[in-house]
Amino acid sequence: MSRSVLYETGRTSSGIRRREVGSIGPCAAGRSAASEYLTEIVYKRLEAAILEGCLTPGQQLLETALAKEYGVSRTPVREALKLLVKGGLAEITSSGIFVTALTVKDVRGLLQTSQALQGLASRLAVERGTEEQMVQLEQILSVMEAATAQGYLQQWIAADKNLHTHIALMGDNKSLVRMVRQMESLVGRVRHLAIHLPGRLAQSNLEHRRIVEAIRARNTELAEQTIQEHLRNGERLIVSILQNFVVPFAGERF
Amino acid sequence: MSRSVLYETGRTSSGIRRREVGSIGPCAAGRSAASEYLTEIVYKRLEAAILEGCLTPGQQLLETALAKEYGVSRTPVREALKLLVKGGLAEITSSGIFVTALTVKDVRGLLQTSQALQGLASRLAVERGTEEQMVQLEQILSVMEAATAQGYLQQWIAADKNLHTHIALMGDNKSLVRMVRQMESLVGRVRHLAIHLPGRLAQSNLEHRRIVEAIRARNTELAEQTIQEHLRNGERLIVSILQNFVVPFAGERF
DNA sequence: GTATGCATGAATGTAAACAATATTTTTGTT
DNA sequence: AACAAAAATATTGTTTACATTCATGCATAC
Repeated sequence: MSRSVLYETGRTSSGIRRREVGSIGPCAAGRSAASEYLTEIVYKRLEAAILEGCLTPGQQLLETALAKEYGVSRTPVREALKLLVKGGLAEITSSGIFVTALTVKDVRGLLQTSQALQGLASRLAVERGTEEQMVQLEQILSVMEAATAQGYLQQWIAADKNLHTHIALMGDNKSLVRMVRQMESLVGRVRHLAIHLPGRLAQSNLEHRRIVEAIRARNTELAEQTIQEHLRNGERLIVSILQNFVVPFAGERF
Repeated sequence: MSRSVLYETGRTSSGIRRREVGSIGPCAAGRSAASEYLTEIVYKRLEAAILEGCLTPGQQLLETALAKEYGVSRTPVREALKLLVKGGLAEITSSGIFVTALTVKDVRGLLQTSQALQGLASRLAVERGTEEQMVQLEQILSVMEAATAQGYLQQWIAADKNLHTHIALMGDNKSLVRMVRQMESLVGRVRHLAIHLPGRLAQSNLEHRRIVEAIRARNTELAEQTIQEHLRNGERLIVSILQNFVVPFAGERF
């Protein structure tokens, strides 16, 4: 693979394009630009592929194959894989790295852990959230409701994730935000399951509205109670889907 | 650096020794042996250095320097650093990777998050812990008490960490165990602070014993209440130490 | 026919080389 | 002496090369 001159045309045939070299404005210098490093790009693509089920649970992740597929060398793939393992989306065994397989029990555990963290987050959000953050919370909710009306499922999912992360951010607790983010990434693998049920989106919006209002009213008990109930509802639905409709995504081992 | 033949004498002068090549027993084959990879070794050494304060908060972590110090190439160091960042022990900025600096507020948040997770863990441990695990829990407690009597602080700390992780394990929830482990690693940076206070070790043992007995008695409320109280006590002490004795470890920014 | 041994290939860990940027030092000019 | 330009250095991202281990297949021996 001959190296293309000065990165001008990106990396390689069908490979990941790195940075726009054309932009010769201020701050054309690259390193601290917009985190366009191959490792991160590959990581995000792999994460998305796992969340969307393109990479099926239990599937082996081979450095060489992925490097070829993404048109990069093994190194960024390798680093991305290790990060996936550290984050729990992949598992490392004696015979390689594999997409973490989720049993129904695991999913239940995932959602339960998430509940504990979100409970704390909602309490702290009530105590510490600024008025500005309250407004932003409202805005996120509006986005979700608009997305519902227009049937933008992907947007709704993103906003949902955003809402829960924002509540954690309001709590002003770095480690909590870190943990919530990591959990959101893991929960992302099953979050989409429930939203196709008729009426679930509307119901979910209703619950979200109650949560937001409890937080805005700075009612600690109500906020925690509401969010817990919301998450338990989601858990119940997702678990029942996993148990009834076998093989929600291919390759699963239950 | 000329590569030594067959890894016979380890890597390089003063470098990290990789595997004993002498062991030609069964399973002398290496890859899946005991995870003696340089990346992991470097990671563990860096983690330990951060927890012990040898690498001070805010200090920059330079690939080249660390590679030289450990006598390995940049590759394993690089991977280890990315894992530290992912785990929260280091932070990446535009100008490099640095040991995460902890403010008193951060520490409070850390311990608060830990409390939420441990609370869930204790509940689940009561519900799901096997008798065998209960016995193991007792054993860990015995180790701690013995360590206290003999003044083995390092051993006590390890057992303390072990105890809390074991409670999570009893809960039979993979993601919770993952999160607790990660938090224990972060909390490890300040856990040692309180134990030098006169009487704190004995008090802590007492509280641990109460926790263990509540779990053994399968008393959910008592278990959760006791562990929360234990963690709040620790938090209170650690925070007061950080606030009173300024600069508990050098380089800190409060 | 089964089993042992060796060769081949694939996958991965590690190191070194290469490329590019950020920073510092030096140098030159005013 | 002070500032600007340029060179040198340092740091990091990425690729490539090499070493080792593990799996597979084939050949040979019993």
